[in-house]
Amino acid sequence: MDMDKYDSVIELAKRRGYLWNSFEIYGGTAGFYDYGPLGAMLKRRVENIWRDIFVINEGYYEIEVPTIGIEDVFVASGHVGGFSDPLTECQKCHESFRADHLVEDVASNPDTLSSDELTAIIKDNNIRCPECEGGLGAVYEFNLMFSTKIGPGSKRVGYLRPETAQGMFVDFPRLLRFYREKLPFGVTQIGKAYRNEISPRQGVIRLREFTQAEAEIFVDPRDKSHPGFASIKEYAVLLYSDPAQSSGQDSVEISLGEAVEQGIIAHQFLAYAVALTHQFLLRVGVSPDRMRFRQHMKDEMAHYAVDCWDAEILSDRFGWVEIVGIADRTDYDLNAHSRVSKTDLSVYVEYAEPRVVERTVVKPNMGKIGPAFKGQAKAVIDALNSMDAKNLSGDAIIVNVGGEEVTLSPDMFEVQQLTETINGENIVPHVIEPSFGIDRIIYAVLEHAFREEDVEGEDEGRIVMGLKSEVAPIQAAVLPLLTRDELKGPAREIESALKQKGVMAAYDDSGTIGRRYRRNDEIGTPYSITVDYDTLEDGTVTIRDRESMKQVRSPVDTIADTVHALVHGHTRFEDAGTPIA
RNA sequence: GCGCCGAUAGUGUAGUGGUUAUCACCGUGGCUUGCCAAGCCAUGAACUCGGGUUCGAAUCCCGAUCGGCGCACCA
Repeated sequence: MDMDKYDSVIELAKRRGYLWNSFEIYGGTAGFYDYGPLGAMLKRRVENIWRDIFVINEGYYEIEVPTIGIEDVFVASGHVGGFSDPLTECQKCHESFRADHLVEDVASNPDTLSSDELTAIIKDNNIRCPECEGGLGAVYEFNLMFSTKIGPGSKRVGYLRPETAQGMFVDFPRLLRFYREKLPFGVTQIGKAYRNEISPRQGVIRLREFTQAEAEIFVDPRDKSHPGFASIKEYAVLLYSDPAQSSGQDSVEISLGEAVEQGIIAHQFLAYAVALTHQFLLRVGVSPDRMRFRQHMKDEMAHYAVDCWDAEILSDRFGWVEIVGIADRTDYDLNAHSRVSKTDLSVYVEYAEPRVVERTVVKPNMGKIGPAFKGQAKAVIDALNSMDAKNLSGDAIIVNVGGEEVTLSPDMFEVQQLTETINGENIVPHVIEPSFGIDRIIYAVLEHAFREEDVEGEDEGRIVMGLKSEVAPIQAAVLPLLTRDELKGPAREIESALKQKGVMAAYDDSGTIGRRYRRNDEIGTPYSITVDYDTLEDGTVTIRDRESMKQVRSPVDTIADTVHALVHGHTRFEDAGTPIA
């Protein structure tokens, strides 16, 4: 039997309670996965590290909005129109085609036509299957969004959100006020998103329901420098730029300071997001030498985007897989929502120095114009206002009102020279968006942590989930060396001491000590605490390190603090006790 | 969605148109066990689903579902 690494990882994940196919007792459904007890714990820990970085340290507060969105939101975002394609299927060979592409030669505006219209055009023009000349079926819309109805008997359409981002754009006015109307500011959301994929495959890599962690950072379009850029200037990452891809070159390791300077990365804010992403992925356990940042090629980038970088991880079976997208989405989303909702989504930005502007204005004298033109007065004023005041002197003016020339005598208006002080202007911010596919990241963490290795002096090797202790679901196993009451008691006490410290501990006395070590290696438990007869005499226990299989002897009365410090990286294993030969 | 291939205990598997479906690991209870998947006893657990052919189907046929690969689609 040949299992590749993907098979091995998925097999272990299934067996040990990390990942399960959903709805298994009913035969399962493609594109849905359950997180088992250990998987859910791992995912939560990964999400919390993300929160630590983006929410706590960067100050991009987290919000939570409904996973169902109303139609307007996705009309504005373009998902209603752009996320769906009119398809028609050949009745003979059952190949599917884009109906709007097939009618291009006979219809002038194919993308504006409805399914029924497209069906009619195909019929009237006798358009056949391009592959086999077979007849084509009725055109139907395939939209990747799941739709639903809001309210009983209602015709109001709702969609399960295809990304978490839109909720944050929609809340922009509230957020702006929350952040006291100053750029830049950021907001985040971790939550489910849904896409009705045509044929999801590759396990957890492509799901119909998945978890995204997204940040939307609203910045001044004229200033995309980042206040913290100096701190990451020397930070080096592996970049695979558009030019490198086009010319068949390899990715290069380069400092982010240099990357921005050389124009490889468009600006500091993107580079800063790259650094944060890199730090996050390292911290959750993605292998640094199986990670790179790939720039989107010009033609794969959304038309409005300035620059876009994907964090990719190298997987054994699928090659490089995108797990994070970092994009400058410009003002596209805010403008779109502003247009559809008819709401101003701009920020008033004060100038560093107020600007003094000379301006000529014309002020109508209503006391004269009103009686003179009566019902027409409003149109006259509009016409007057539309004129360039600079060209006016004190003479009579002739304006055009509804094709009729009207003369305004000098006493009907006044031309004034004004000196105005302008303190700022309204701008629509640009959006920097790092978007994380949490499920893919979980897979990357599992695959990169997984290893099979030989053990010195033994026939049988071991399987190790080398998870970082910060993400490991079970952080410490507590094991009585032998299944005897006098050892079980103290072990139980250690277990509860650890739990009180917030360390996820699991007591285990089944089988032999060796078996328990191996079982914990496989689920990724970083430390095992073993109670033996010396514990009863001298008050020490054994701490075993998963990675090295080495052991130290450590006092039992401080064991909870010691293990807590180990798990959170405050103590090195060698310093946790006295080594055992 | 199309094409090819596959589906047997929790996991990995053997096998067959006809008795009680193989093996290993695994789980559980017990004995044993002084630090890396030891041993012993007992015990638990499967032919993906639906239809057809047949005296008889887990085995053959058809369909569905799920999974893998290729094509198409894809943030």
